[in-house]
Amino acid sequence: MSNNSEHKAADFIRAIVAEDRASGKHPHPVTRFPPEPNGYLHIGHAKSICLNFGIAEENPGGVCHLRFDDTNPAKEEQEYIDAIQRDVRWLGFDWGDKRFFASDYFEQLYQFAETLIKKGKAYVCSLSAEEVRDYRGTLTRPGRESPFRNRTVEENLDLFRRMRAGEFPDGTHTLRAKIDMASPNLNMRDPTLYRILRTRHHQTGDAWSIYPLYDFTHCLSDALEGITHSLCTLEFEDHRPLYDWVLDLSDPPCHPRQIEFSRLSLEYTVVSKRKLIQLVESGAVTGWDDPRMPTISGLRRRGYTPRGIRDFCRRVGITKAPNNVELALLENCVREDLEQAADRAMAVLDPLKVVIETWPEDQVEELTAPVHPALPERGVRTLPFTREIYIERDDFRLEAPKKFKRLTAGGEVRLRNAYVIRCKEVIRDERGEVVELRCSHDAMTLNAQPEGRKVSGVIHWVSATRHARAEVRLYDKLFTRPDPDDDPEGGSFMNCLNPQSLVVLQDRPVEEGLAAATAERHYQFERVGYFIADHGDSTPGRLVFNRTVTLRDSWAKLQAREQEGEGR
RNA sequence: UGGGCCGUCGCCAAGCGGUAAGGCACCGGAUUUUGAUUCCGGCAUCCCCAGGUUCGAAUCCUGGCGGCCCAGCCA
Repeated sequence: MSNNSEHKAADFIRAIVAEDRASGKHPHPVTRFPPEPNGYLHIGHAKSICLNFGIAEENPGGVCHLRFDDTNPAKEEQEYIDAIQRDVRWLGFDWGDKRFFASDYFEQLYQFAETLIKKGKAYVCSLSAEEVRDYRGTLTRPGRESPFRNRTVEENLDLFRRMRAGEFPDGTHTLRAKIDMASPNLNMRDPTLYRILRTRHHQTGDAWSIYPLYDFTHCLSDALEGITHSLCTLEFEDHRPLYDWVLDLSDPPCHPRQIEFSRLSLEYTVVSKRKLIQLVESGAVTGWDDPRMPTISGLRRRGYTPRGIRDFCRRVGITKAPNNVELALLENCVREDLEQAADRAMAVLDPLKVVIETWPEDQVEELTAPVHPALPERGVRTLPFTREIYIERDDFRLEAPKKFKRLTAGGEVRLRNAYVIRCKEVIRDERGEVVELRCSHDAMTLNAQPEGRKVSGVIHWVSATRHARAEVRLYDKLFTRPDPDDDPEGGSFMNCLNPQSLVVLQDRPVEEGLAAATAERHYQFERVGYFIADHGDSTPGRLVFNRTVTLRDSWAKLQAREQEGEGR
C-alpha cells in the first residue's frame, strides 16, 4: 500500500470501499471469492480473486473469505474444491481460517425460507419445469401467475416440510418467491428458491433432498458472513433487485452491497466453464491443466507466474465496460516477470552440426557464462566447448538476405558466450540439403572483440558431444480466431481449434547443466523464448520443457513485413 | 421489440464543467556477446453521433445510433 494517503483508488469499486471506510460505514471491508466447485478456475476468476483478495489486503482489517457456492451437487466434485484451493494459494492469496461452504448454511437457509413462507412471500409451486417456463412469459410479454400461487401458509409450510423430508420425486414441486409475474425483470417473476434434488451432496451427504438456488443462497450467505461488498460480474446486475428483495424480507444480520464489474474476455481463448469442460471432455486438450488452457493450473503448467498473472489483472482494470483484452498484454506481463526471474540457458531446437576444424579433436574447454547477464549475483554456469557443436539451422544461410547478421557461407558470427567462428565449407547431401558446416575459430575472441573487424551477429549453440537431451513442447494459441465464438459459419468455437497449438520436438540437444532442471523451474533459452520444466512429466532422467512464450522477435517481424511487401 | 448495463487512440484505461494521464500494441532511434533486455523519442485539436445549456463540455440536458446481458427447477 502506498504511504501517500492522498492517493486515488485504482477503480470505481475500490473508490466505493474507500468512501465506506472514510465515512465509517465499513471501516474494515469484508469481501469474498465465491466459486462453485464445478470446474477449474480460469484467468477470468483470477481477475475476481485479485479484486476481492486485493481489497482485503489493501485495507487495514480487511478480510476476504473463500466460499464455495455449492448448491448444485449434481455438478460439483471434491476434485474441484481441491484444485480451486490450490490455485488460489498458488496465485499468492490466503483466506486464513475464512473458508466456508454455502452448504454450511443449509439449515439457516431453510429457516429463512420458512420465514418467507410464513410472511406469505413464498409458496410451493407444483408446476412442471416446462409449465413454469410457459407461465414465465417472454421478454416483451408479462408472465401468468401460477395456479398454486395462493396456497395457504399452512399448506405451503406442510408441503415444503414434506419436500425436505424427501416425500416427493425430483421436479414435482419447487419453492418460489411471490413477487411479480408482470415484472419487466424476468428474475422477479416469482423466481424458484428451492428445488427437489435427491442427490448426494459432497459436503452434506444425504442430509438434504432439497437444495436452494443461487439467488436465495448467495445473498443470505453474504449476509451471514458479514460481507460488506459483494462483488460480481455484470450478468448479475439484473439479479440485484432479487438479492435485495430476499435480504429485505429475511432480517439477516446485515445487508451487503452488491457491486458488478465487467468480466474478462481474452483474445484467442474461451473463458466459460461450460466451454472449458467441453475442451477437456472432447479430448481437444489433455486436461484442465493442459498448458494451452486459460485455467490457472494450465497457465501454471505453461510457465506463467503468479506475479505475471496478478500484474495482468491489475493492468486490465475494473470497470463496467466490456473488458476485451489482447493476448499481447498477458504475454507482456509474463515476459516482464520472466526477464528477471528466469535463468539463462542454451538449447538448439533445430540442430545443424558444425565442426570447428581449428579445434583439437579431444579438447574440451569449460567456458563460463552468467546465469543472468544483467544480474551477476546470480552466479555462473559452465559450458563445455568442443570441436563439434550444434547451432540452429535457421541461424545459417547460404546467401544472406538483407540485414541478415547470422552465419553465412564464408561469413563470421559470434557463438554466444564463446568464440567467433568463420564458415569455411558447407557440406550438403545429395538433395542439396545443408547437413554440416566446417568452420574455423578465432582463439583471440573469447570475451574480446575480434581484431580489425566487427562481428555483430551472435548465435546460440550446444556442444554436440557434451549436452543433455530434452523433449521440447512448443505451445501456441489454442484457437485460430481472436474470438473463437465468432465463427463465420455460425458454428461452434470447437471449429477453430488451432492444429498447431502444440508441436512436440523430441530429443533436442540442450545445455548440459539443464539435466539438473527441477520441475517448475523457469528458463530463458537464449534467443528462443521462456521455458519451464514440466511439473507433470519432466524428471532429471527425462527432461521435458514447455514453451511459455517466445522472446520478442523484431527480425521475424522485419522478415514478415518484407515478405508481405514482395507479395504485393 | 420489455428490462438492465455499456460506448475516451488498434486493445485496456484515467478523466467527475476549465480546455485529453498511463499501460499494451505500433513506429522510429541509441546501447547491446540474446535481432532479447534497457534507454530515448513519436503515437486522440479530439472523447459513438446530432442538437442544446455555458465565457468554457469527454464531462450537464435532449434525441438518436451501436454493443453486451436476461425467458435454467445453473451459478
